Order: sequence, then C-alpha cells, then structure tokens
Amino acid sequence: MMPNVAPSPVVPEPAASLRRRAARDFRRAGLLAAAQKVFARFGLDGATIRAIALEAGYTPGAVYAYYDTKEAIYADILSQSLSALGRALREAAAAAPGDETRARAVLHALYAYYRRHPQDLDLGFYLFQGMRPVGLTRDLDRELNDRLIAVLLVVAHALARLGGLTMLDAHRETVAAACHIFGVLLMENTGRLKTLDCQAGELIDHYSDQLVARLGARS
Amino acid sequence: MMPNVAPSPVVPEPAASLRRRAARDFRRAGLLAAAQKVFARFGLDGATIRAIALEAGYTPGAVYAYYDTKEAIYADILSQSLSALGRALREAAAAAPGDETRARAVLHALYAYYRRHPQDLDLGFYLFQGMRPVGLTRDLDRELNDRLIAVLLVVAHALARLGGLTMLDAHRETVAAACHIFGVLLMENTGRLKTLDCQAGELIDHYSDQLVARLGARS
Amino acid sequence: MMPNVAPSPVVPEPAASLRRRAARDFRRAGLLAAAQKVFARFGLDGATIRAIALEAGYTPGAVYAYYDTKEAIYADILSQSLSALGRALREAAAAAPGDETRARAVLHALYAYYRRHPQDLDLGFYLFQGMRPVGLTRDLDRELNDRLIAVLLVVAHALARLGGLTMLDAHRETVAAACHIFGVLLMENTGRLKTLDCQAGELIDHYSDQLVARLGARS
Amino acid sequence: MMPNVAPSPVVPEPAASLRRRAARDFRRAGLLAAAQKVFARFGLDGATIRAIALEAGYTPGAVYAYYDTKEAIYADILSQSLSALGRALREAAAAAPGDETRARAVLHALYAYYRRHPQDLDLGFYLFQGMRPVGLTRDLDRELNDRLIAVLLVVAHALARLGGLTMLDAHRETVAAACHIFGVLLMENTGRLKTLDCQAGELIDHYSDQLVARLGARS
DNA sequence: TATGAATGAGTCTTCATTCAT
DNA sequence: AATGAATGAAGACTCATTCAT
Repeated sequence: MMPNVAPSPVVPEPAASLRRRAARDFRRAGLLAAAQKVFARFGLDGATIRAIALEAGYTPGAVYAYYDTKEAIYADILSQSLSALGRALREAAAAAPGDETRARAVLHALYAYYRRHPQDLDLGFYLFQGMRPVGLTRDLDRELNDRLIAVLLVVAHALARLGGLTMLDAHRETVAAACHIFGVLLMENTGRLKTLDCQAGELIDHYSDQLVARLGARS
Repeated sequence: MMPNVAPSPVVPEPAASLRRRAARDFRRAGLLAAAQKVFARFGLDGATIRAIALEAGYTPGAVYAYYDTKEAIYADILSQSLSALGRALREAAAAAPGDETRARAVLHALYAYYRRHPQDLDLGFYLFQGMRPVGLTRDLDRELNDRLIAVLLVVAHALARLGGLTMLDAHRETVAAACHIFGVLLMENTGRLKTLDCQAGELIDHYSDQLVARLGARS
Repeated sequence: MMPNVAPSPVVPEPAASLRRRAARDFRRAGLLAAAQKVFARFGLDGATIRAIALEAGYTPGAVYAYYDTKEAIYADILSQSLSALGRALREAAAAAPGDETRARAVLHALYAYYRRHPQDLDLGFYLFQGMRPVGLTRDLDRELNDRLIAVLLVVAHALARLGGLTMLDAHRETVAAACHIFGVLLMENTGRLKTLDCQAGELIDHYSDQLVARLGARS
Repeated sequence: MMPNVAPSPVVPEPAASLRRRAARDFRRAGLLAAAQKVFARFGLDGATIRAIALEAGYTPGAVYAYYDTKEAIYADILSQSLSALGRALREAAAAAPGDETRARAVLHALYAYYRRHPQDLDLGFYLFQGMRPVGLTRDLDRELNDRLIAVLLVVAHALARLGGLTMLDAHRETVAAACHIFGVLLMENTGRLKTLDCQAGELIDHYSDQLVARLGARS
C-alpha cells in the first residue's frame, strides 16, 4: 500500500534488484497518474481498466502486473489523495500568521482541496464503504483510516491552539467541522446547492466564523 | 357487472376496472418494496432489474409492465422516500410544544429519517445529479427537486419561528443545517465516524444546541 | 384468408351464429385497419403486436383471437393490398380512352400505388420470401401469388391490346415492366435515387414511352 | 527482435508488430467471412452478433474487439461487396472486344454478381436507408454511396461509348438499367419470377438487347 | 371475447479478468 | 514485463406469445 517508498531491507539488495524495483515503481507511478487522470475526467463509472491502461500507454492486461484488482488502483489513488490533502493542510497551517487565521485557513484548505478534486470524495466515501461485496482488504481499509486521522490531526491542532482545547475536544470539533465541510461538498457536487440557491463558499465561511468566534471566546 | 355497456367516462369506474387497477397498484407496490429491499441490501450498483425482479418474484421482463425504465424505479423510490420524510418532519414539528423544542425536533427528525433509510440518501445524491448521461427526465428531476424544497420548508419554518428570521435567512440556516446533517450521515454511513470514535447523535445534538442557542438569543 | 367474405353455407346458418360471425368479421377488419395504419407509420420493425393492438383499442392478447400469428396479420395486410392494387389498376384501365393511353395509365397506376404505399412493397417482397424460418403456410403463399398474377393480368391485357400480342408475350412484357417499376420503387424508397440524382417519375415515363413506342409500332 | 528499442515511427514497423497486425487482420477477415456466411444463410434478421460470433468460433463479446458495432460489420460486408462488384464490372468491361459487347457484358456482370450474392442486395438496400433510427454514421453512409456511384460509373462509361452519349445521359441510362436489373433480382430472389414463369436471364437479355439497339442506332 | 399479467428467449453491448505468447 | 485476444457473466431492455380470469 505504500508503493512509493521502498521498504528498508535489513540486508542491502543487490544492485540489479534495486534497479528493477525502482523501474517497477516508476512504471507503477505512471499507471497511477493515468488512473487519476482518467478518474478525474470520467468519474467512477468511466474509469475502466481499459481506459486507464490506454491513458498510461499500456494494454489492459499489463495493468495486472501492478495491481491485482481494480479496487487496488482505487485504493492507491485514494491513498495518494490523502497524502496530497495532508500536504495542503500543513502548508495552509504553516502559512497562516495567527491562531484564528490558521484555524480558518485549515478549514478552508480542507474544503478547497475537495472542491478541486471532487472525484476523490466519491472514492473516499462511496467506494470503500466496508460493506461492499468486493471491497478493500481490512489492512487497506485500516491504513486509509489511519491516514485520514493523521490528516485531520492537522485541523485538530489548529483548533486546539485557537480554543485552548484538550486534544479530545479539538478532535470532536474537527470531526464536526469535517462533517459540515463534506456535507457542503456533497450538496454542491450533486447540484443541490445550486437548486437551493446557496453558495458553498458562503456556507463554509459562515461555519468558520461561528466556530472561530466560539473557540476564540473561550481563551 | 354489465360487460356489454361501455363505461361512460364521467360516471365512476365499473367495479371490475377498479378492482383491476387496485390489483395492479398492489403489485406495483410490491415491486417497489422489492426494489427498496434490494436497494437497501445491495446499494445502487446491486439494484439491477434482474435482482429487483427476482426479489419480487418476477422475471426481468415483467418489471417493464410497471416501470418503463430502471431510473423510473429509482425515481419512485426516491419520491416515496421524500414523501415519508416530509411526513416525518411535519409530525415532529406538530408534536413539539415550544419553538425551541420544535426546531430541535425537526432537525433530529431529518437526521433520524436518513439514519433509518441510509440508501435513500445515496439515491437522492448519486442518482439524480442532473449531469448523468442518462439520468431522469427533466420533469422528474424538477419534481423531485420541488419535493425536496417543500420538505426543507418545514425545517425553515421552524427555524424562522424560533429566531424570528425572514424566510430567506431561515432558508440559509436550513441549508446549512441540512449540509451538516447530511455530512454527519455520510460519515456515519461510510463507517468513518466509528473510525474517528464519534457518535452521530452527539454531533447532531451539538449542532442543534449551537443553532438553537444562536437563534434563540436573537428573539 | 378471405376474411371479408362470409362463406356461402349450404345450409343456412342460424341467425345468432350469423350475427356473431358478422360481428367477428367486423372486429377483425378493425384490427386489420389498425395493423395497416401502424405498419404504414412505423414499418416492418415498428409493427409490434402491442402497437397494433393498442391502435385497434385492444390489448395484445386479444389479437390472438383473430390471428394466430403476427405473420398471419401481415399476410392479411398484403392480401388487402393486392385487392386494392387490383382495383386501382382496373379503374385506371377503364378510365383510359385509347390503347396507348390505357397502357401508360396502367403502368403508371402500378407505380403510383406502391409509391403511396411503400411499406406494402416491403411486405410483399421481404416478408414472404419462402425461405423464412417462420414464413407463411404454403396455402397462404400460393393464394397471394395467385392474387398477384390476377393483378398483373390487368396490365397484360392492356399491353396485349396495344401491341396485338399473344397473352404469353404480353405476360412477358408485363413481368419485365413490373420488374422495372419495382426496381425504380426500390431505389426510390431506399433513397438511392435521390443520391443518384434521378427522379422516379421520369424513369417510369421513360420506360413507358419506350414500351409504348415499341408495341405501338407492331400493330 | 530488439524488444527494448522503441520503434521510431518513420522507419518500417518491427517484424513482430507486422506479424501481429497480419494475424489480427486475418482473424478479422475470418469474422467477416463468418458474418457473410451467417448473413447469406439467415438474412438480415438472423445475422445477430451471437450467431456471427458462434459461426466464427467466438463468444459474442470477442466480436467487439474487431467491430465496434453490429452496423459496422454490416458496413464492412457491404463495402467488400461493392469492391468485389467493382472488380467484376471492370473485368467484364476489359474483356469485351467491342462497344456493343462491352455494354452487354457490363450489364450482365451487374446482374450476375448479385445473382451470386443475393443477400448483398438486401444489405445495400435495407440496411442503409439513411432514415434508420440508428443506422450508419454519416461518413460511412456517404462513403458507401460514393462507392456505389463509382461502381455505376463503369456502366455509364460503357453506355456512353456505345451510344456516343454525354456522361449525364449515360448516367440516366445507367440508373434506369440498374433499376431494371435490381427489379429483376428482387423478383427472382423473392421467388416471384418462378411463380410468374419467367427467367431472370431472359429478362436481362431482353432489356440489354433493347438498350443496345437503341443506343447503337444513335451513333 | 377480451384482459392484462407474465414468461422466456432473445437483442446489443460492456468489462474485469485471464492467459498463451 | 507486456501484449492483446478471448472469455463469461452481467447489464438494460424488447416482444411474440400464453393463460388464468
């Protein structure tokens, strides 16, 4: 599940093996990039193995040298997505001058990331529901979960600092905020927000304002 | 039964016709129930015509005597769902003694309904995105939208009363609350909430408290 | 196969039976008319039993009280069509003042009939090819053939008179002319004539001119 | 075989690729042959994807590796047919010593070709009517039309030479002749000619005689 | 006589996956 | 490692026909 990082072997690998492994990882990365592209363009339904393979310059059969299953590709995409999201949040947090700004920035970054990558939300929520006939392995699911927790930790830290909260309380606020943001994104992506004549950005700001006010008042 | 007399269209239908119509509606309802069951068990993807037909004790072809299209079945499920939701909300509103209680009750009812019917949320959000290649008819989409708006109106009324809001402001608060609730449900249904060690009910209550406090303070 | 003519019984039928039979024939005629209408509007492929039944105000099952098979309906349509064509030809022949005019008129009538009823040509040629897995009964096929011969006899008479031909020679010329006319119709109906920038009417006239000139010169 | 060297697009293809392409073409040809066989045996309606696939020794899905669509197969059959017809006509024209003989030979070749391939006429006329709900692409239709025109040009040339006609007049005569020949074929293929006790060959000869006589007299 | 519910065999088409090469 | 041919199971949908009522 962490295909980009070569496992640190206890005994150093022979050079040829290393080279091969590196080459393999490189090609796998290309495949993944192709999958992401296809996925972003055509969504869950359109992301067929054939389409991904072609985008990557392969034939369908070749894909199975790198991934056992279509779901495995999805999982890898999601994994990458969570990494990217983590990076985006950390950057947002780092760039913000004060506690209040940081809290706002982090929340907005969470929204902005999925706004730019709407399909990733689909993946995250609708592919890996755990009850799927052919879902992910437990290991995979757990790993993705851990990754999500790590990501949200960035938010929690920002909120904890702002409100002087315990990490437990900050966690609760973070989850609540995440729910809100994902809810807004869901409504937006499915066109309901337009139907209801509301703007996603305003809803997010509104929520941020309230949250920041509430937490700011505590300290 | 006067079989030789053509029914004059103004007078009530002959008994036989009525009976037949009733029988047909009954079977159609059975089909719908089967569809709902299949749907709840296997999700959007698993709800194939074949599966629905078999669940209802039919062959696939028979389904088309009742619904022209797979989407039509979905639409009917969603339509029924929205009706039921509307009823639930109105009951909740009616049963509540005061403004504050009513606001809380309505929000909770919205949450509770979809908690009991998780797949209906999928339907609502993922089938009728409006941008699907072969989605619903425009008419159907509009009808369902109108229905959703009508349902949310019950919430808006409750919030307006509580906070002395204009209907426009109440609408905005309603949409925000809906986003929150749907976000919580999304996280819960996909198992994320358990992973993150949070309880949906608490999140909803938390939000309600805040909202009620905020609106209650205004009046 | 001659559903419009009640068989002359040796012993007179009881009145009730007669009435019933007449009623039945009447309804069967309605069905046939509906079939013709559907057929003319939607062509071979579109003429489903359901469509025919609905057009006639029946349900699909009812059709089978009058026709054993879809093909039987087709046969009946074709039979009627041949009758109508015969009538048209005889009228054309009767109305024409001289031999030359009559020959021309009859040929033109043949063309004009199928121009007005293009689907009947389809029926005549493409349904009853004799090699079909489920075609017509031998009897039916023979009857239709006899009918066609009778129709062409009108043409043959006209040509015989004009050219002073034996009936055998006239028959050959008739068949040749029929081939030509059907060929033109085929090309026209399938859009080839437009593609090739020719006009059906001119082609027919051209052929008539030549034929009349040739035969007229003999006598 | 130099598998590590990417083929530079200008230089000739590597042998392996060529071989594969040839193999593919071979199988595609096999599929086409199967389609033609099925088509000849069972006609338009009987030529289902399943039947074609089975005849070729494939499963239905495999067909789609070679043809995107059922119509595409039809189009290919027709295309091949038109090529073969063109060849036949050119050969007939080339082999004939004088103008008169050539005109006769070409007309007869047109007849003879479709006599040997009766189903190709069906295809030509009944599949590509241009008004079908889901017919061919415009491009394909146009291409096939152009091909038909090119084929008929061979006939037109022969007639023009014989009669000293302008190409426009020759074209008209060609279309007229084609109508006649197709009409005869239609009557023959559907068994009407036998019923009417006529011989296709004689009809064609008769028409040729007349035409040749008429045109020959002009020059 | 007519209904209308239901069947069953069929239509084209898609696609993840396998496997010999 | 990669190909690409092929499978097999599935998808939605159609329709002539049957049959209990």
